[in-house]
Amino acid sequence: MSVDVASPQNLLEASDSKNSSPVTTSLGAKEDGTSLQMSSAEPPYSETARSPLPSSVDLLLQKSPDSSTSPKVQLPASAETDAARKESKGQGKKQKVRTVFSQTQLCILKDHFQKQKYLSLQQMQELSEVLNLSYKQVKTWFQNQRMKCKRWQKTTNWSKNNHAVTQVSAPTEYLDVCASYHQGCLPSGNLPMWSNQSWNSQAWNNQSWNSQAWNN
DNA sequence: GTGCCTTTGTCC
DNA sequence: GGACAAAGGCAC
Repeated sequence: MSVDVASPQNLLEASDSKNSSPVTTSLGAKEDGTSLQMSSAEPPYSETARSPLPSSVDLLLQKSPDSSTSPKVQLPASAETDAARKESKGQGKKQKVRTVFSQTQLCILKDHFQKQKYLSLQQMQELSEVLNLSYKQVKTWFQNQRMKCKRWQKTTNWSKNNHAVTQVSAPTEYLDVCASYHQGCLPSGNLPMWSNQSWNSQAWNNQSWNSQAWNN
């Protein structure tokens, strides 16, 4: 096992004591048969190798970095939502579940994203286990994050081009925001090092921002 | 399979 | 209305 996600104890010390697991406002959505109501201890879906939470991480995830953002839980009546889900599905309409990740989860996700924009299958699975998320959620998060950064870069580039600047080296403002998470919950800078991972990025080799910028 | 990209639906 | 996770579609 090579993944040691951000040394949980440090995270624990840096984290506070609230939101840990993702809060899914479930209106009935997922088809995988997994229950939608992600209670604070239950992973949303089990798509890939979902394993019981590592104890240390369990502790970690029961704490959360900032209490100011403690998510709200809206747990619908399961029967009702289930029916609604099936019904809507049958009609080709989907009831989406929007998970609200905890600050701890976001923190770790961003931490990894900072180091690697693309994770291998195994890394995602491990990360999903550690974060008590599904593999799909981790994958989706990384995808959305890449899109977000790409959009950010685009707009930044565009605006800078409008000011006769041709290249933007790093979306520092965006990274700034993200970096704040790290300062909040990953204090000692001992981040999980998957850095030797040979992630084959198609796009990020062309991206000019690197992890250093995240810490600025 | 996973990627990008767009769209959709939900939450604040 | 923006931000976000997730779904849908297409390409490799």
